[in-house]
Amino acid sequence: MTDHKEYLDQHGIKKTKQRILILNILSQAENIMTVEEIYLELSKQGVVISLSTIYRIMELFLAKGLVVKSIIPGNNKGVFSLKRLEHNHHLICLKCKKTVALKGCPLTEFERNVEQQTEFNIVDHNLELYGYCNKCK
Amino acid sequence: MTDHKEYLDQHGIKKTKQRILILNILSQAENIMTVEEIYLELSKQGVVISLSTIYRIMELFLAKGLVVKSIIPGNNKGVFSLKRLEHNHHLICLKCKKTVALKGCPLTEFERNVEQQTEFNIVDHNLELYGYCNKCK
DNA sequence: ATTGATGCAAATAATTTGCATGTAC
DNA sequence: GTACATGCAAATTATTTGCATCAAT
Repeated sequence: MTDHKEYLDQHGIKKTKQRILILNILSQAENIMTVEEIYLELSKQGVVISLSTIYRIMELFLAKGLVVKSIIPGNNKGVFSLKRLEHNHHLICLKCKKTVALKGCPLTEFERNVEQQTEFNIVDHNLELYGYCNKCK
Repeated sequence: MTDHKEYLDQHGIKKTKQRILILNILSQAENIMTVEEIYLELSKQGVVISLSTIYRIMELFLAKGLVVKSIIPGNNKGVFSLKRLEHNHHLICLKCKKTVALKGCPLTEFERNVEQQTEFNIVDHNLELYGYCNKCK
């Protein structure tokens, strides 16, 4: 809670009730969420934040690098997840859409190599794995 | 050309003029394309295929696994690229949106590990790298 | 007090769908 | 000839925006 406030401070983001609430949800959620899911989760907690505000906040978090955005296949919604210190990726079941957070990221070394080969300055990446969970396969 | 027809056959996809044209474009393009870019590229070649048809064909190619879909950050359009035999990923400049195709994929071993740990059957993945190209950084 | 954040309703942009017609097999 | 593919226009859905009000510093 308090740490979330500091977290926003560190990133030069003004602390508002809505931003802290969304940050709480994302940090508890450990899994990727659509804007709508965030909205519904807030509703469960008895809080209403307008969809446009959630969109704007996610956009802000994205620009500030707090969050990763991707899309779920078979669906055209953006999904968001908090960047962790020990950053991680997700495995998504193509049938039931269940997602599992994975430990660690296998790309550090690969990025180094690519930087050297391309002269790009690589600042981020997006990785998801797709498959079928033990129930659906 | 002819090989594209066979390629469609192999995947149980009916060969139509439109599908072959789109496959040609994707195979020459070596880079990720939006539906609109595909449409415009076709226009350049003097061919008009309706947007809904392109969407439908991309959806089909996606379902059949011929193609990978992702989104470009700061943009909400789907982008598509052909899956190559030697499959690869893209590096995207966050400023000028230039994309570079990378050789190879670093994930094969990682996927094996994840399969064992999670009991998922992993069939695919999505990976893009983001950064700034030498002009924009 | 000032600047930026939020909520609402309206606008936009991407994507999807219904249906009549055309084309591959 | 039949079943599926396409094109068009209309519909839908996610996301964005204008503007008046509200809240954080």
